[in-house]
Amino acid sequence: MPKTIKEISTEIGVSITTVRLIINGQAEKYRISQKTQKLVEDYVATHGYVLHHAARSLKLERTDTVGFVVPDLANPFFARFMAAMERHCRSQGLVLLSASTNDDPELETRTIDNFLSRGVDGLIIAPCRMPAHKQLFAKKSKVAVVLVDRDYPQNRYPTVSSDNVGSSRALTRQMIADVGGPVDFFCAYTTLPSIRDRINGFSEASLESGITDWERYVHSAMEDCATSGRHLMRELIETRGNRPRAIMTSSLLVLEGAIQELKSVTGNIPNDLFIGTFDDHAMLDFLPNRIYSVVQDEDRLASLAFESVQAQMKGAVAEPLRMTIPCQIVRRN
Amino acid sequence: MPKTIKEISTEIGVSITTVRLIINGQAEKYRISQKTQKLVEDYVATHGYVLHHAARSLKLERTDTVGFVVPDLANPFFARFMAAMERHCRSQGLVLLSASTNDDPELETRTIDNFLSRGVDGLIIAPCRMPAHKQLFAKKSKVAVVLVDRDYPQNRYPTVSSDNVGSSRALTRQMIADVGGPVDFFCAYTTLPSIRDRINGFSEASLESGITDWERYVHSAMEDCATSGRHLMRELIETRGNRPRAIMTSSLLVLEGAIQELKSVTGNIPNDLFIGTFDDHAMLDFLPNRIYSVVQDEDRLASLAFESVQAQMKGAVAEPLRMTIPCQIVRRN
DNA sequence: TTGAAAGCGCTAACAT
DNA sequence: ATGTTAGCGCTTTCAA
Repeated sequence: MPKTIKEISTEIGVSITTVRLIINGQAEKYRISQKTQKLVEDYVATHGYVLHHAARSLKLERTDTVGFVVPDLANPFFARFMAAMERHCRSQGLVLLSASTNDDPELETRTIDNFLSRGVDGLIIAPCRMPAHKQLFAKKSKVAVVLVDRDYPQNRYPTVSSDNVGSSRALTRQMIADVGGPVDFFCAYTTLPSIRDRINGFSEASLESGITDWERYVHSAMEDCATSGRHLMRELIETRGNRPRAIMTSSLLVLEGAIQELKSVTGNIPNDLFIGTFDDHAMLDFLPNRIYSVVQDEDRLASLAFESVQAQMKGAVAEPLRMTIPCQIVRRN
Repeated sequence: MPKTIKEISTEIGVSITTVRLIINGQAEKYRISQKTQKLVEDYVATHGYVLHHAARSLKLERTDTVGFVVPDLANPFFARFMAAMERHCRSQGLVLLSASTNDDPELETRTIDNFLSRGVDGLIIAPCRMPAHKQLFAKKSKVAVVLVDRDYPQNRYPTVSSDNVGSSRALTRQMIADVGGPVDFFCAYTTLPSIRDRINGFSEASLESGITDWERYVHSAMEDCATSGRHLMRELIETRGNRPRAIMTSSLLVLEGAIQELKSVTGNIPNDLFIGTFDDHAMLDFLPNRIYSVVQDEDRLASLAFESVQAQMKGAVAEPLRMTIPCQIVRRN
């Protein structure tokens, strides 16, 4: 059972202020006598003391917490992002509250409200739709807000995301060069800003190579899952009558599905299939194919996002700044 | 700027209690007149109201938060576990605070202290060593504690973990049956209870088949990473002079490393290599090999862990109960 | 039906 | 160098 400052002060016959000053390490600053210092320190050493954060928060109107709101915490990208954020928070004495929204705008709103009610000082959000500013401005005077991963056009918050257009352009170029012709792009969840950007990059690189009918090579599905990948591959094979020479996928999940379908149709994974995919995983090594993968830099994304919230928490005004982080393209085989 | 109950009460000329009762939905119960109800409701509808959690916590000595402390939040197993925990918490109006300990006992202690100081009602911990009971008992009268994934012998907390012995035994049996002989087991981080259990299962199944020198087939490393897998594979090949016919790995990371090494030594991944591994991933489909993988049931692990903290939060005494969740073994090719 | 008051543990401003 | 006090927003108890 932790003692309170007041209890300590009465039990050793010293004022509350004195105890507090010593516990908070401001003894020198206020020239507390060595005697009193020792008294308090010894008491704490034997009986212990734990700061009561709720009480402090009530007084300070500050909780030293940051909320992290993303569609799915189990998604490897967000999980890595979150782990990096947590490191930053920890180094500054902040703790991270996290929640999944399951890509449900309703739930997202409730989650943000809940975090606001808990007085988070900062909020990192990967929003599942164009963010509602009213919600944030209305409720609390000053919460630091940063948007990540999903850069909805015209949103008014600082936003940190990967360079989806650029990396998609580079990836597409590479593949077209290797294949010597157009590449099929399987992409899911086309309403997402990141996916739209990737399609833009794809079209730019395709046009560069004189592929004016690039739209014919974009195959899109509504959900980012392996099933989407399977469906897209099946449809493509049925329409064309043969398997593609080169595919590019907007996520590893889609790639998994596409490969599974190919394996079940043709009996094996043709090792002359050229592959390109967003996101990377060590197990891509398991394929003998030529394969390019786009590596997002979660550490850097998290660093920038954290810097921005921290600056806002220290009083800086939040500019609707776009921060775009380059991606690395890894080649295998 | 959110109004407080007090502000609302003075602004519409009603007492604090009345406002609170209405806001908390207890109007009927205390027969607040329709008139007053409407008054307050209208006010809230236009001006809004957000509960101040810190204030409530201070009074109630309860924060409606649960701490989640694991070695690495980015680890897919813990990430899935966490996502499941968060769902449970959300459904009960609790929020999850999460932190990585990086397998550092020092940091683990600090993290737990921090969470305790923030008054978490519950604590889910995947401890990186035999848990220190003093810490928890001393600091706060009643925190609900549940240990997960790592079942240190003689710990006194309720513990939820996968059936590592059983699944390892089953996996080893299967492989021995398929291969018709002993299997090499690459395992990292042998000080971990889960790994020790897996080795136990391995030895049991080996002995069943008359492999009395099973220890010769256990190759262990200190760290759970791809590098460990590479080293173990290299050593094995150098010692034996040829590659193993069948390997079993204690994690996907180790498997990745082992395969990478094989690929770089022999030039390709021999497709007659029998593989068994703990943990599962869709990309295992990319290998043409016969491969067994052990699927841990994060949802069920999280459910049981959550039930236990919740019961404790409601006053139940924490029995040092062991809960062991069976794993599924998936076969490919 | 509604109101008043005390107090949770902390901090900051103001005394000494 | 140390003490006193008010108050953060909420809940609970008691009163009217």
